[in-house]
Amino acid sequence: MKTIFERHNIKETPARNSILSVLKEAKNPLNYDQIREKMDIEMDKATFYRNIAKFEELGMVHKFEADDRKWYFELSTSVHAHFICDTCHKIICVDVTIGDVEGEVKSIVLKGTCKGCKR
Amino acid sequence: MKTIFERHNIKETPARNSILSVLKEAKNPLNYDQIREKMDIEMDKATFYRNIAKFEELGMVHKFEADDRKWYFELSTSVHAHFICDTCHKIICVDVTIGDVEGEVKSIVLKGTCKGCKR
DNA sequence: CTCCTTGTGCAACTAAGTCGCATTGATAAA
DNA sequence: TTTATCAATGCGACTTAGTTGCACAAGGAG
Repeated sequence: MKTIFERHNIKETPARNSILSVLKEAKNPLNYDQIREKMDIEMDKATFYRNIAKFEELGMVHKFEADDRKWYFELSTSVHAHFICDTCHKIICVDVTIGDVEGEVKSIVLKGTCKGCKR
Repeated sequence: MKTIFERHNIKETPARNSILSVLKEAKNPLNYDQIREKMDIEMDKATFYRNIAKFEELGMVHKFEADDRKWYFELSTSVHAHFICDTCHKIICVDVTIGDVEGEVKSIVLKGTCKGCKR
């Protein structure tokens, strides 16, 4: 059984292990600060961003911008939507079905007021 | 017949007229640079952003982030989706129907590869 | 061991957007 | 008409997430 690193032909390093293990445990997409807080080791932000860029390039990680000028990262899975609440700013993964669209959809971001804040 | 400015209780100024008239003619959401190019007058970016913030606050304009760390603006209309192409970076307004979502959706952003780039 | 590639840390940089402040301009009161 | 008031504008400094250049470290190949 090849490791995820072997499968993608990149070296296994503590930094990469740490980033990936945080993403593996995450229920929702996380930004740099959130990931850093959860990581067991410290690393320079350049190291973080370079590794996440590599992961993305290899298709291991998917990123998108919320409405706070920050990138949010998650492990690549099947295409699903993210609901970003205007009020509490939480990001929630949701399943939606989308009607006909011209092109191949890879990411879906919905914004609005979540159930909890709406009430 | 009240002007749009009277209706929202704000002063009509050349800057505001210029911004709004660009947005009125736009087929798709535009960012600051795109709007500036199309405006008939010049104004400081602070003026632009403050006015657009006011428009947004009054519900006249809707803004969202694409994946390029820029805000895109359009006149508020019914909720519809924006498709952002990974390849050509064009932003296209599309009608979609989305299934059940927990909360009130105000904005929908789809990313992927558009029909033109996909082929 | 030496070469060479790849990963990391540090510090400087980038750029969209924001903010403080002085000035302008229009409206309202005197 | 003059004066007071308040919003709109311009300018320049600032903020901040993310990026880049460069020197150094690590680690495998020959």
